[in-house]
Amino acid sequence: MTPDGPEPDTARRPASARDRLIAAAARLFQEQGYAATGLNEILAGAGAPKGSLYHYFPDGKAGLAAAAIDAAASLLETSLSEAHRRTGDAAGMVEAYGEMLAGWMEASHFRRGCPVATVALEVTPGDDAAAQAVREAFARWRAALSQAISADGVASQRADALAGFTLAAIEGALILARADASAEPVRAAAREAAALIRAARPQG
Amino acid sequence: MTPDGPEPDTARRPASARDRLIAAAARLFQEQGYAATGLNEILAGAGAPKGSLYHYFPDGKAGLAAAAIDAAASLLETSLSEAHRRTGDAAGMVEAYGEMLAGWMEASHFRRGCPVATVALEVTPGDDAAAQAVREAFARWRAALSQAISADGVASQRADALAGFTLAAIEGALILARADASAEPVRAAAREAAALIRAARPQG
DNA sequence: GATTATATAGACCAGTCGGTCTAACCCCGG
DNA sequence: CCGGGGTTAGACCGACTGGTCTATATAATC
Repeated sequence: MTPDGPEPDTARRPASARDRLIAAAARLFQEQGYAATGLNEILAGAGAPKGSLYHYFPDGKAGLAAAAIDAAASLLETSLSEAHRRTGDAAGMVEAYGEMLAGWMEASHFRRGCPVATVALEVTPGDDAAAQAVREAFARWRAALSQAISADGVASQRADALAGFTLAAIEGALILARADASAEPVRAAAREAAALIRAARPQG
Repeated sequence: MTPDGPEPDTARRPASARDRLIAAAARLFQEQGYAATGLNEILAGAGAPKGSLYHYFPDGKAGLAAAAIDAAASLLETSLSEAHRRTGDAAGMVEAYGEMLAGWMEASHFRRGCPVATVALEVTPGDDAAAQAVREAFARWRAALSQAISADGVASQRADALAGFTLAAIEGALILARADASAEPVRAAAREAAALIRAARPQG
């Protein structure tokens, strides 16, 4: 199998064709969605030929999408746990996370949203690898939020409900932000969700 | 127009080709998104030829999408105000609205989400008619929520913030519901948002 | 009935789609 | 020097894309 060695050390040149394909696919899906992104466009973005795509992803576009979603989920999970470590509690984590997402959106001039959401809306639920990856991504995200909230002393059932609600609010806010070309909905959603989480803590 | 219209698809009502095109487009966008839906598919669903499409919508797919979004926005706006009239306050309206959306999702076996969100994520923000329609749809929706909340005595600034947050939560919940093939996120989001609105009212 | 807008009908177009396939490359142990 | 994986390279395919065009049918007006 391919060496996982090189790590994410340098982005400029030596990433494997596989990694470049995943990165290009994720970026393009964020910008224009799944169906609107052609294979040739991904290939051009990655600087790879078609042969490589079907070598690494025998299932074609759906398989590549699944890998891209998985990578995005991992990245966001990491960001979430970093934010948690930095701020110490779940509410602060959500605020920091929202601020980070808002910054990302601004930096891309509101062209890039959530790569998971686009695929989620364009794939028939349940059938292929991409749909499965979407489900897993949301589940991982929700679990990370839920854990952090219950670590603050909130009962696990309530923590999970708050996690789902927070996730929904942020995902929805990313859509509104893209449509309005404004990061305000994301910041507002994170702020409101954080307040709700704070209010749910035992000692208030 | 046509009195008895023995048309294949919609025999019951003599909807014009224009209306049938809008309805078919909205339905297909809900199910598979904007880019994945071909013109021929829409035409077949509407039982109309290409000539009619470009007669009613000279701007082609984007123009049709704008009309479909507009129609969806009107429908949802109407549903919202009906729910408001039925329940009497903003929180009840949001709950009833969530229940309605949850029912719609279940009835479609979670294949149909929000037709506005799909287009919102697949269109480059700001350029064409469809993007404009998306912005307007969200704005109308938010305004309706905001008005209802402030009618309960909430300060207008806070009411607008709550409206935006509620909108984001519901939109996001629709995505999660589609991915997980469960209406629970929608019901939960409506419940949480309603509680938040109740808590914001002056006399509690 | 004649004339004019409105609307239907679908053949046709150049371009692109996702996907398959063969040829060759690169770099390894021998 | 040789094979021979793993990988790159891109020509090629049939299906389909959104869009244009001309011809015709229907409705309304004179």
